[in-house]
Amino acid sequence: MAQQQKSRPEAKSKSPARSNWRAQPKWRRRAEARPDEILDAALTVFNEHGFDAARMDDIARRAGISKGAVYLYFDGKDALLRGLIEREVSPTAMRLKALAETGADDPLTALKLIVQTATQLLNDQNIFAVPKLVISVAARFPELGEFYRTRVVDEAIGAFAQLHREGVARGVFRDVDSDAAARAVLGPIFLFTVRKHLLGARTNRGSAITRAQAHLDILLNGLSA
Amino acid sequence: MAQQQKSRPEAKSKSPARSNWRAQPKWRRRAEARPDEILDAALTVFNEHGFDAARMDDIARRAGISKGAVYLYFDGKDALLRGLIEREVSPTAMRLKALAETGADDPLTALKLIVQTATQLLNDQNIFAVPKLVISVAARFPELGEFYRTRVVDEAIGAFAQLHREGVARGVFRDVDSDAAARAVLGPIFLFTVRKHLLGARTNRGSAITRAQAHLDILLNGLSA
DNA sequence: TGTATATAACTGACCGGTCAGTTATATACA
DNA sequence: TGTATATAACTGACCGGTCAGTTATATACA
Repeated sequence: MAQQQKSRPEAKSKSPARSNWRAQPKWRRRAEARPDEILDAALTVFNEHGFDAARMDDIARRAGISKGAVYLYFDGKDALLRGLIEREVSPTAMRLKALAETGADDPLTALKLIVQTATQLLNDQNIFAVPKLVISVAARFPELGEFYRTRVVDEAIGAFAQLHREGVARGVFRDVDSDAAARAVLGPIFLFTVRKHLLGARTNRGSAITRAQAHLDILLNGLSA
Repeated sequence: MAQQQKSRPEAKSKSPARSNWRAQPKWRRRAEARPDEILDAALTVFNEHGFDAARMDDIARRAGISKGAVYLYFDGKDALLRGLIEREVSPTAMRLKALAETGADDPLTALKLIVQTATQLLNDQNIFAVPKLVISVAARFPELGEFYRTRVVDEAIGAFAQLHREGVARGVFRDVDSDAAARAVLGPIFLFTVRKHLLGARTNRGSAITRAQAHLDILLNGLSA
């Protein structure tokens, strides 16, 4: 409402020279780049206002095009949400795959490395942006929640469970339930992240590295004296 | 739209006897009971459709009154959300307080009991209903997320941290960072709950008791062989 | 006890604003 | 000149919130 913005294509010319009128085109055809730009814009606006309150107009404007143009690339608002989640899934899957491969040789070192990395990564607001969105809409779009779970969450849990089993085979881990072990690894990190990025907790004293260290200590050696 | 419902006060009389016309009143004055009923209805509809998509009309109808009547008790849609969260907070705080008191004498037993209970409680969809709602709206209503965090999440973490410190003093727990210990207790349970109730995972094999047992084993004794 | 009066509780129709999606038209580019 | 790409004006449905009027119940009084 306040920021009318009113499409002024020539903001740079101080003098109102109408000489070089239409020096550059009003718009360009950029069919290849558009979809990604639109998804970027959608993610930003979704995270800012939530899915429902986000306006297609705002998303379009942020992507530098008109609302109508968005509909040339996506069927509608829902499709934006779906596209966003789908775009996120494969890179994450790749990352998990890479982690799993790393762990084959030395499960203990791999676990340490992964906890360190995950703790640091999830501290980053941008990386948690899509998961955050998924969490907030999952109740209303069950199939999207399920999609994300099977492709990301369960993959991650599965990868850790696999890592645990490998560690058991090599005698470095105790033989407990592998899924429970995976939850013990990921749960505390997830809880911290939700508390911070969703519930607005300021990061208390201590860096991510310190947190990871404490987590690993408890995870490996337990709480019992 | 489909369920017009059209206020028919006499649904029971088979014969269209107009003799006992207006046997019972069209509505009753129930100023004391209303607010809670409205909040119950709101929780149901919010969880079904999400906050934005929930219609005041639907909430009112589910509470058995007209939309106008809702506004006699609440300022608006936002107030329903706030009322819901506020109503949830104090019972939860009470429960946490009770747990903390229980733990003073025997921290180890208390921990076991609490993990068992929490695992079973959070398995219940109804108990997780408000937290689920909070999570899904927290991004858009930061002050509500913060309210819930300080009153519930941080209280829970604090209670466990306290329990841990007590255990350290009595020599039953190792002296690690208490907040990390609290996250190690709650994180895995939280992760499981979110995965189940938000991301639609079917409860895999094994009961809550088994899960709690595995969690406790890892938590107390660690993963290292 | 019965009846008039006051008032709290509630209804239901209505309205203004919003916004997803559509369409007529213009522009860039091959 | 043809076609893909884009714009901007437009539509239509939806819904939160309002409010004039109605109904149930409490109270006053005979």
